[in-house]
Amino acid sequence: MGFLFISSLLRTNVRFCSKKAPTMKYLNVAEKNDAAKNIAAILSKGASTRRDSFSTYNKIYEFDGTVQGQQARMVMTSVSGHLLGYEFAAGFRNWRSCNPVALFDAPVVKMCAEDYQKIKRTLEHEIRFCQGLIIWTDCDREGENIGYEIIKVCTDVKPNLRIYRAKFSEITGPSIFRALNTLGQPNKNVSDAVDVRQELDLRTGAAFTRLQTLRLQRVFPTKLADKLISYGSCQFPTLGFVVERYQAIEDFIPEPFWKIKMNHKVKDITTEFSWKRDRLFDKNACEAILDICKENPTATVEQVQGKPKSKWRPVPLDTVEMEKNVSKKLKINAKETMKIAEKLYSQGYISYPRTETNIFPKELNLANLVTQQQGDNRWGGFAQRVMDEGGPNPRQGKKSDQAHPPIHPTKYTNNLQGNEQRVYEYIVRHFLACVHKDAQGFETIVTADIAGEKFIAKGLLILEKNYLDVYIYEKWNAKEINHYEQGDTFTPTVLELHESVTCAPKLLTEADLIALMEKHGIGTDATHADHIDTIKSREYVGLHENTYFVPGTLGMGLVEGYNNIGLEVSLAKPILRAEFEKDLKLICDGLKDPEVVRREQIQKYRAVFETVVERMRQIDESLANRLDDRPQVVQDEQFENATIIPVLKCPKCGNDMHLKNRKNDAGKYIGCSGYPGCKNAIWFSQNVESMEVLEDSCQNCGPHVKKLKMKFRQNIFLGEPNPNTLCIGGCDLNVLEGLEINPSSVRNTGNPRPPPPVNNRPPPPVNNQPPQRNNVNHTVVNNVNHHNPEPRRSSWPNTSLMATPGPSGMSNRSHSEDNEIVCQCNQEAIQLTVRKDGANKGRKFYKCKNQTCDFFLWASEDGNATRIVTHNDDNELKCNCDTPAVRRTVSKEGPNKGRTFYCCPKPMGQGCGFFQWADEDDDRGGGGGGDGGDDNDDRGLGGRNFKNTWKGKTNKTKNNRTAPYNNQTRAKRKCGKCRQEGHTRDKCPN
DNA sequence: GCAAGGTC
Repeated sequence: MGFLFISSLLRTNVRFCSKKAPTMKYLNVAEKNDAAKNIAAILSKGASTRRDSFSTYNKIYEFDGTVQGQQARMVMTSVSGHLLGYEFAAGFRNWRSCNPVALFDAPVVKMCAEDYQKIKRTLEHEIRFCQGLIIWTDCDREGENIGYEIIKVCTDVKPNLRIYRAKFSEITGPSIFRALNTLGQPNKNVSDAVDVRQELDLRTGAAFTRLQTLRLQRVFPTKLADKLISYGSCQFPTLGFVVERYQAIEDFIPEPFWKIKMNHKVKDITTEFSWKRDRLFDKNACEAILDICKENPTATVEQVQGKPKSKWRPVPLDTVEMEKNVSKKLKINAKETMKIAEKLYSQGYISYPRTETNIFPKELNLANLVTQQQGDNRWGGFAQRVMDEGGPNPRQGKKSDQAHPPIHPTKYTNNLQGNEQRVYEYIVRHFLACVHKDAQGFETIVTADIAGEKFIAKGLLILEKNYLDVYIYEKWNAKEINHYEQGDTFTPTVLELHESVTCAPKLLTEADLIALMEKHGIGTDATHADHIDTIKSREYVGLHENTYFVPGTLGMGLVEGYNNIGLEVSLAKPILRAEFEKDLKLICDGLKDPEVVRREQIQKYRAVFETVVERMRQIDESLANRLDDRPQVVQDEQFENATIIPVLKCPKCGNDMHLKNRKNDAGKYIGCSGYPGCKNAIWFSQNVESMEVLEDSCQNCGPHVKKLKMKFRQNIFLGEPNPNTLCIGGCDLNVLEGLEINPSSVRNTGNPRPPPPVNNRPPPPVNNQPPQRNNVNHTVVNNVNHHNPEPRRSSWPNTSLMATPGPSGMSNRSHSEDNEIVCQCNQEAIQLTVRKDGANKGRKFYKCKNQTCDFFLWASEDGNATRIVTHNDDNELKCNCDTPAVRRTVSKEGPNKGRTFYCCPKPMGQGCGFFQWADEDDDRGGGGGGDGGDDNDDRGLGGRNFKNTWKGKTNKTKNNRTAPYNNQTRAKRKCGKCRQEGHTRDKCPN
């Protein structure tokens, strides 16, 4: 039997009061400005309505479109990369607040940094007017994670959203429309993998950095006192590569070798033959072979092979190739190159510079791009030639990041100077080269024999330089040799022994280093340059002749130290990171549980950390050796002991809230660990003498809410013992009232909800009584948004068998059965099934059987009712004890003063804790039927006003609510002091 | 004062 949940008939009525089918409105969010702009341009083409406006952050594009085969209003905006990031909880941020090893277990919180608050607010604002959300972030791992950040921010404001993921391989018309027509769901596995990576990087980075810095500064005060000695899972292996090469050179022992040199000169041309054996490391053997050759030094031409030879034009340019080539050919380092490329991109001269793609999408109009360059006096002629010789024909690579095209010029300019000009020129020349033709030549290979020994000479004739005419960074040298025919014989001009020695490998250039990073999966195309820059700025490495990387004494000492302390795998090697990367891949593929990987990896790194701490003296010694300094004997570092017991989960952001001391010993408060991103706090008056967080959880509020032992100077809970054992989680309104706690600080009051369920089961009933259900009081079984892919931690599921109270004996439907659905005409509703193709196909819903009202209700998965019907008679409202609720008025000064609410009539501690505002219905429980929103809202953004612009109707809520969670008809703010409108407490004239 | 990853 299905139960009916008391929810918002009033609102349902409002939503469906119009006969006209409501138009869905979707918020579309891309990863960056540019993507939003381009996607909007594609999707809005041909739209009858299009408006652009500015939010506090960036541009918002609005147009009409079609989603899931239905007409829809589209609002497009973007974030700017990650919106949220992990931080340690407040008590662990100070370097001396805890032993670094504690950072492996310290609570971490996901926060929105100050710089991104405006973007977050834009999303929070825009989503209020939408019923759906479409994620258009890049289709890679980070993009999926950023997508979930957007989902979190939006669903925190509006839990019941239709959520879709657009999957596109490039921002071109066909790909974008294909994405819109085949919307899918975001991939939680992929996002989880990124969460695990982020958390691990933070924990390991911070722990090792603090350990190294705090200790080594004291051990080597003269050399390292002011140095930041950082560790990072990418920067250390990068340093490791530099050290490894340096050590290979240091350890190199040259070895002599010998070869037979054979030349043949005719007139001015000398043909150099190379010995097929190349070289021998045995001088006697080499001499013996030479002696045999010299006994009869006539060379016979055995074979003359002639064949066409091409030199391939480059593949389209990706970031790593650009960094390597610009570093090698233009001597501009990767960091500088990326800085310049970003500037050129922001000025519109080149495409997005962070790309792993080296294949041009078919839809890109390359001919246009080539033609743009024709006026240049350096390469314009070549651009003309490309067009004259059949148009652009790009050589295609094999890589695609499924998000960005290869780097190419997007606009012609000859106004650039210095390195900007050089980088632009490189990008243009590379582009023109890769769309032209391979260079053509003719190679001749001559094989000669002297006494059974084979010698080979190669000649090259260049026929067409083609791309080489514009790509000045590569050379292809012709090699002239004499003319030979098979069977010819000749006497070599030179036939002698040539002695040489093997050479040590060269120090790494930046291009070599980037290639190694790419090979071992260290960093991404967008971060290689940063990691290299970091190890330079930490003075771990330096540059020799401005080209070759050499380790500094600090870098060398550190790596040697870590390599010497007997770790199974040194931190300076890429293996640890590579293993981690493998696990991340398994998470993405759904083959490994992210929580297991997280735990295992933390455990692994903690074990390494503990070994390092134990053997830190060996690292001191390695460093002493390289720094040429005497290590000071130091005492163990003293740390404070950060211990934080979470009191409850913050209803605003989902992070833990902890008990803290107010400044100047002025009592206690409970603050959110997400501070400063989240400023939710509960302040206690001076009447609170002491407070202790107990280990006991509140039975009503769930395991996340701990009870408090509070002692009052003057006991405010008369008849209760002092100290009191209380729960401030919201289950007992009298406690909140007595302590002057705003319910919204401790629970989500916009939609009075039960505590989160344990093990996916509904929470225990209040006072351990079974859920109350009278003959007509139906309990919601399900109003969860079926489109939401995952339950969200921070918003409690709407599935419950208790808590949200219902009225007894609803007179207007008292004739109905318990599980009967009644429409607004007070008739039994009929159940139908969605037949139309789309996300809701097959889903059951209820509507008015006579079609005389606009009643609409989704059925739950089991076909029973989902949500419906609310109170319309104050006197009939009962609390969870099945007792008529009492109506009270807020007397406390504050925004809710004068507001009435219903609560359980029983004394504090004995009642069920029932609470409901009298003027508020459920503002968040909307189902998939569509939220009409309020189009009359002038958002005040740059004069933006969509009043009656596209929907052609005005929906006002019937009840003129003043609740803070009512987005549509918010009451004017009043002064907290004098209660007058027009000013705030700070500026109160009274 | 820590990381690496997005992007501006």
